[in-house]
Amino acid sequence: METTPEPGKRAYQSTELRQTATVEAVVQLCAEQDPATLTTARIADEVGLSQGALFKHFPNKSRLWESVAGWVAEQLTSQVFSKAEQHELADQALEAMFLAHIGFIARHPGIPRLMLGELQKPGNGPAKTIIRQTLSRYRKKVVGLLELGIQQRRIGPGIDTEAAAVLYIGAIQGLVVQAMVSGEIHTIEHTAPRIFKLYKAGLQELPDEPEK
Amino acid sequence: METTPEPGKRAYQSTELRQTATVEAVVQLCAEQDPATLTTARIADEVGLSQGALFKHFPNKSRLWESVAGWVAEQLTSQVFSKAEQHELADQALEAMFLAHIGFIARHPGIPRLMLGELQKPGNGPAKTIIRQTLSRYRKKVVGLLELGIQQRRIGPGIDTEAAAVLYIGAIQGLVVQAMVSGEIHTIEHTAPRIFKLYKAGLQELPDEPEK
DNA sequence: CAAGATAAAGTAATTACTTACTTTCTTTTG
DNA sequence: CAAAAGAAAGTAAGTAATTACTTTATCTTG
Repeated sequence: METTPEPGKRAYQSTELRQTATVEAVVQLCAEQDPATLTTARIADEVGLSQGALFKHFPNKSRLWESVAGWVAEQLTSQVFSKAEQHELADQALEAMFLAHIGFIARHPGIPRLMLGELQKPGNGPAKTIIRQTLSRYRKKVVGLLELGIQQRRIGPGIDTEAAAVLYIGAIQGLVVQAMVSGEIHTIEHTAPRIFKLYKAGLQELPDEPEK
Repeated sequence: METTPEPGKRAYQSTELRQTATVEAVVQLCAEQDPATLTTARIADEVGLSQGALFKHFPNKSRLWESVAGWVAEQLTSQVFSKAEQHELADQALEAMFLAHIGFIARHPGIPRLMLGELQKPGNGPAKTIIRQTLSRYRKKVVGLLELGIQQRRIGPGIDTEAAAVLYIGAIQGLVVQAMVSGEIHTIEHTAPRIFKLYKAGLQELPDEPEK
């Protein structure tokens, strides 16, 4: 598992390396533990460091969380947005984004816990602000693609784009909640295309109210 | 607000009353505070009790959370399911459920924090089990209504009911996440009908893949 | 060898829960 | 039916465990 160092020989590393290693360790740990219960001791142990040494690389726990939030925002947006740009048609771009997002979560099961955990905190901590901005930016990207899709005649012209963006994020959340309930994270990659198909059907705009 | 008792005369109450008062206080507090950071001292203070007195009514904190989870499950299912039974047509029942659920959350903004907080914990604590069972039961109810809707010809016959149930719960989650991001809880009651309209459109089943 | 990385031990604050005792309510009984 | 006895509800202070963060001294390495 770990590169066992010669007994007595410690592997000193630069703060920069330790910082990224620590952030990734936190993301890793969130896959198996509630972020709220993550202690500096547990994190240090995962990195292979004494608890005190952690504070040579981060001034305090809050800043560590800030770095983690930044890492998540960076990874998520870069990985998801890049997939969107590989498609001309807006609806296909949306589908690619959707599946990339779900894949990202499947690869890092701690991410939803992390993001939801931050959002749950009231107030406006720095970490929460980063997550909020990321989600806000994400939402705007989706709205933009939806409007493009309408121009391209791939999406019904009367579609409520704001609502559709909320439902898009909700579709992801629904899969996440289902995974939390069932406890099996990897089912979501299988279910995701079915969910998106249904979501997309709602964007097509039909006959109007069948009742009344 | 409170019936101020004669000074010096304390209002001793039965454990039963204290228990329900405490549970409701916790739900109330979750509207403004992360459940993970709720201390017994803060709870006792809200009830108007010394911290130690709390343990005359609950053997430990874990059992208190169990009671809270039970209260939430009870209230949510009774309020939401009862609305469903007032409608003959399955799609109208689903809409009524949806709006009732959002209304319930708007009246008790702490509920999502509570439920998500529990689901976030790994393992199978008693409180988490209650929430899980509640969501599972909820999901089955939705699937049942969807199948009924197909029989009634209100919903497309080829609809993936399992996926549609996940998306239904996701639609609620999407609204919750939006509220967490914006910080304004009461917008969800306004947005909810727009989201459901979009969701319902996806259940109508159309021409098949427009591309390929 | 100097700058910086690390461990190990320590500290103050917080938290769930306990204990010792007091006050109120309920029940039994002379 | 009052008074005493007992049970239940309350407080206030204490305790052990945990936690984020500090300090001191030692070890690595460019």
